[in-house]
Amino acid sequence: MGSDRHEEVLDVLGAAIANGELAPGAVLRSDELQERFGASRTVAREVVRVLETMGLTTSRRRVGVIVSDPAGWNHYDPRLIRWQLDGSGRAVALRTLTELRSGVEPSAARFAALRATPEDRGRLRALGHRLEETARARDLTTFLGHDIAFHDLLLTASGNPMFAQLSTVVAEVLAGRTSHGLMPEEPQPEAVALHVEVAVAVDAGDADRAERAMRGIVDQARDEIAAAVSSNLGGQ
Amino acid sequence: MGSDRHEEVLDVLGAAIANGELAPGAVLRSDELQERFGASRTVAREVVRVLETMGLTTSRRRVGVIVSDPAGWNHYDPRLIRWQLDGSGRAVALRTLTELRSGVEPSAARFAALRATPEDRGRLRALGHRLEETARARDLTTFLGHDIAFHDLLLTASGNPMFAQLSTVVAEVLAGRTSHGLMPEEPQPEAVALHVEVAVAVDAGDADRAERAMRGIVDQARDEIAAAVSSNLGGQ
DNA sequence: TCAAACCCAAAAGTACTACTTATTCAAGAA
DNA sequence: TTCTTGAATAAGTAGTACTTTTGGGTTTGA
Repeated sequence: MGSDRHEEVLDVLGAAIANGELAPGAVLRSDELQERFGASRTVAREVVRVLETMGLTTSRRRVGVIVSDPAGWNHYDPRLIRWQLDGSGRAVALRTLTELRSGVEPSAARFAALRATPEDRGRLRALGHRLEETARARDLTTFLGHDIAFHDLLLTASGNPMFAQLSTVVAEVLAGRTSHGLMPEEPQPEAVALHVEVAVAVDAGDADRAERAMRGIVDQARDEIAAAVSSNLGGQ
Repeated sequence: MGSDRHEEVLDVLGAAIANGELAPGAVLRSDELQERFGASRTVAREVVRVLETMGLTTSRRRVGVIVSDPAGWNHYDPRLIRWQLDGSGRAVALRTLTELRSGVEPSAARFAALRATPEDRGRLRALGHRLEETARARDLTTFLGHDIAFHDLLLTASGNPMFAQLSTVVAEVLAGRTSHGLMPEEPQPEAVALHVEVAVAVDAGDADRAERAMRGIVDQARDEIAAAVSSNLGGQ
């Protein structure tokens, strides 16, 4: 997509809104934006259009571009998620996403057990095995890689596009919690065992067991992050 | 937002893509769009920009606007959801959304139990009561209204914006399954009782119980729609 | 003959100007 | 005071001109 003024301006402005630097109710004028970013009217207009479709702003004639209340934002937009994750609200965003994970992934495991292709079932078991190995070897970085691949595959294999779309989010959360150290990460034996359990259950087509095992994983993660957030208020 | 050429063109084009009338890989040219919709360059360009941010298309110089693979779409965009719900893929979309519900709502109930304001707890119990009454009176339409309000309130009270955003989706599913008759809807006594159970548990701050009760509700809904879809393939 | 460099045309991207429409705010009349 | 009217304003729409990228065909050289 090359050197894109559009993307550039969108990133700056979107991030400013996503992180509350431009509070809800704040009013911008498109010509003011042109000047501020040295962009043409075309670019400014299209950026505003995009922000509008993301629910971040509304435009009203004779008034200007108004920053919307967070309640109206499209919180699943990958861009918005990234802005929040890269900004001051990182800790809160991670908690929000982790909570979503805790709801979605057990269901995804269930449907994966019911609908995964034979290849996916095999791959999942293989990844489970890899996780065991790398955990034993205390190789944290490759463990993380396999962990991400595991959850990604599972969400995709669920056959539900709305689950599948969350794979990038889950990857972000998994990577974020280790890199950011928000959650002291040392592959815990029980967690690894549960991953294997999920893989085996999915392979066997045992939906209930897959769901239950996955719930074990995400509940643990959920409780850990809750503890981390409450002890380390606000994060950052 | 008034009479909006933009919105108009976006709706037609977006719906066409969402329902597969324009298959992935199909190439459009922006000047061709201008002509086809009798819109100005400005409008055509901004529509394409929006479709691009929704992940429905990508634009490449010297090639044109390419319809993306569904895997890259932002499936949580309210617009896309509506297009799918209003189009030929309605049955599939309802199933997809119901599955999402089945994952999210139990978690939402849990967090509502932990974080709801006193007012919300009270309101939830009141709605539970109303559900009992209208179910007894076999007043299906007001029952549906209260049902929607119940789930909406619960998702909002969870304090997680990503859960809260799904309230419109849930409303759509609840309304859709009765209106569309995809799921023979007669308020079932167990379901009503479970709603009350959720309300009581949330009120009492009993997260586990709230989650469990809500799981009972959505699992039932999930199984029913699965049965309906498998017996009535494709829906339509 | 084949491949790598090169050039051209096509289509999106960017910029700018002119005009239209809706809406707020205020002045003035009932 | 309240309603009507009108002017000012800012977004919406339209259209033209120019820039940049890039896919594909063509030439050139080994």
